[in-house]
Amino acid sequence: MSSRKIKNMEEFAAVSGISRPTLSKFFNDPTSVRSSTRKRVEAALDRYDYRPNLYAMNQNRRLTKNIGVVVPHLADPFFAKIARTIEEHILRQGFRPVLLGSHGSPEMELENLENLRMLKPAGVLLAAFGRSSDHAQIQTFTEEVPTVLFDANIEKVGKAFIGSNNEQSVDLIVDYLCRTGEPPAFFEMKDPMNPNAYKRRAAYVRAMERLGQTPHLIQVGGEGWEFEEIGFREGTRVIRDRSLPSKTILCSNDRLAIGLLSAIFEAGMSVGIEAGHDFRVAGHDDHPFSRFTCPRLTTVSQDYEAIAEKSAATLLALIEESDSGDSRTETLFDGNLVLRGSA
Amino acid sequence: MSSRKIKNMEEFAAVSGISRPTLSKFFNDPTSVRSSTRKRVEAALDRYDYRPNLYAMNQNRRLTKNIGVVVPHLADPFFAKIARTIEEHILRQGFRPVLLGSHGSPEMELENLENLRMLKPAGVLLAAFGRSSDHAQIQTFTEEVPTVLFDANIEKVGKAFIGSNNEQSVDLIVDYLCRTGEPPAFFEMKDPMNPNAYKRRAAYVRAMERLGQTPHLIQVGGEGWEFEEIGFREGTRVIRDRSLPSKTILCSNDRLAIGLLSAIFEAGMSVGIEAGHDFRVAGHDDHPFSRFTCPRLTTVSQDYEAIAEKSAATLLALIEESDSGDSRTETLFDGNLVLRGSA
DNA sequence: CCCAAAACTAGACGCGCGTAAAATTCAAAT
DNA sequence: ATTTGAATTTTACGCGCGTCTAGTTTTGGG
Repeated sequence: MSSRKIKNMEEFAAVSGISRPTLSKFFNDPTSVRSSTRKRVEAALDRYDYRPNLYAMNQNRRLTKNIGVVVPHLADPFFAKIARTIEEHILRQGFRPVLLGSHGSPEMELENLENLRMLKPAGVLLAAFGRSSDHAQIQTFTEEVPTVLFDANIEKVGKAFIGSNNEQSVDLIVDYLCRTGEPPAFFEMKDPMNPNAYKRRAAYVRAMERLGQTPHLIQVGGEGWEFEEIGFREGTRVIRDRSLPSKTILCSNDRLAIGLLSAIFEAGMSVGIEAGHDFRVAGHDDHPFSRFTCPRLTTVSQDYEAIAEKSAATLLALIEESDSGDSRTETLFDGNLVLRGSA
Repeated sequence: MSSRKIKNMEEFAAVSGISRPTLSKFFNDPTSVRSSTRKRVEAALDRYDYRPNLYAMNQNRRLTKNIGVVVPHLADPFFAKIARTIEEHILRQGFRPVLLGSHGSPEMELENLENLRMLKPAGVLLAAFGRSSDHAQIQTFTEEVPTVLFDANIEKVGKAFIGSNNEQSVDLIVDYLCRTGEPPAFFEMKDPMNPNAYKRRAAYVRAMERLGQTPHLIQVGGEGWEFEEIGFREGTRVIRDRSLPSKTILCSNDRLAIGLLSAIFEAGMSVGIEAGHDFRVAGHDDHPFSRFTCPRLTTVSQDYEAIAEKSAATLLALIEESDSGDSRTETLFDGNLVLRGSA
């Protein structure tokens, strides 16, 4: 295919018989040139091995085709998956996703944004930490580059937020658990980093009260993002202390539930919806691993596909319009009950 | 801190009283200038908000400070973790890691390498797919940019390979399993993508023969990277067919084991090292989730910390020397037995 | 066939920084 | 104080492409 290495656009213009400014237009947007010339360029591209220099391209452009995607923790399969889906949508629109994980550190989150600024991105999709994020700094950033928040909301920051409807999804699972057995206690971290955790706590309390039940919060200590470890350790503790107020446990997220399931198993007790088990355990998120726990975890799925798609679409629309209006939209997607063996 | 926005290096030279070429040297390597001038630059940097333009920087440099890190699957916590560790080492040396996941697709692996080429990276750390990778294309790539392979080896490709000693680690676990109960059968995929899988299979057979036992391979079908799903589905099948040749199952990797554990549980049978259980199950890798299975998974840990550190160090040394010699090193790190409840 | 609009070509300048060469200043050692 | 080699400044050019202007060609509609 490549009969010769082409050094730069000048050379490629020579061998392809197309002027350099037109080539420049073509590489920025193939549809911006006449279809006949587009075919000529593509034919030449087929015979010669040439790709425009990325750095030279972006140097003079006020805005690049880069789109930053920042998530709190790439090692969490949930974020890895949603980030992946977002990347696909971005690529499909001819943009260039730059994926950055903050590895559980709000400092690195800021650093990632700083590094992104150097890439002159057309926009950024940010799943922030929430509580521990540096709101002021992020605010400043979003004023300079179009930013769409997803998963974790920060009030009034960014041009839009796309997430899941915790109110609805928690309602769903609480309702189900109350209908099918003893009302659930809520297993969560005392000081969660994630704003969704607060929403879910509040939603749980409201749902229980709406159903005429008494809410029970099991708030365990622990820092960081090792949720399984926290669920296991604190789960072991509350089981040993026999301090569980109910035989039905709703966990604030699946990762805590995974740890808790392990703790219960290690304590020689059993989990399951059927009679004869010691506990019922439910989670939230439909984490990739929750299908393989023992027993398999009953949970509420987040519509991460819809969240990813809507996030990407919203940002791209924002970029197209270059609308600097102050309007800010919030979109929440409903969750779905995922019934498995654990509750 | 920043009393004024500085547009470019020229302006920063003016306000800092240091010539532009010297500043250029400083930003490329702060230690390359006299310590007195370094302090003056840093003082000015403290008063003015200036950062060199990334694109302009890299345009004229034959080599950048970019280092590509390519892994097969970011959604796999094992790769996410080792990639993270590598990133840290790279950053510590003043380089700029660019992390790319191939999402289980060898085509995307090549595409990632193509995109990396545009970044003119000083070097690349590649965890290849192995069997399904396009060896010829990767070979071509490694001839142009210094590349160190890790985790998955491809014969004679790249300047070095760093991985784990499957021969030793499989020996370790087979030995343990034979000492403590019925000799293990080996649960694996029929056509694995990963070269480590082949090494482990061979190591299992040799280890069993060395111990005077008959090796039994349970080779299940399945494509892709959804190992838990494959382990679950095929595990369910072999249990139903009662085709398991042993009550002790050694899985080729932890992710298969996680699926298998779930399958056994769903089949109403139990796993554990103590008497009275139906099976013993062991894995390989010490996957982050294997600590939270039910029961907790006995496995062999890969020394990913050592692998990550050695990989980064090897590549950086390669870059420093710019040694284009044909020598190729292979470094294997031993695994450690991780005894938990499952076997 | 004509003509206006659209698309293209040719030429030129600029982006911000790397880098080379020569002139100058500096730091440490004689 | 003098020497000497290293560090710095000055000057200048180049990297590859964006983008502007002016002039030319192509296109499609009447």
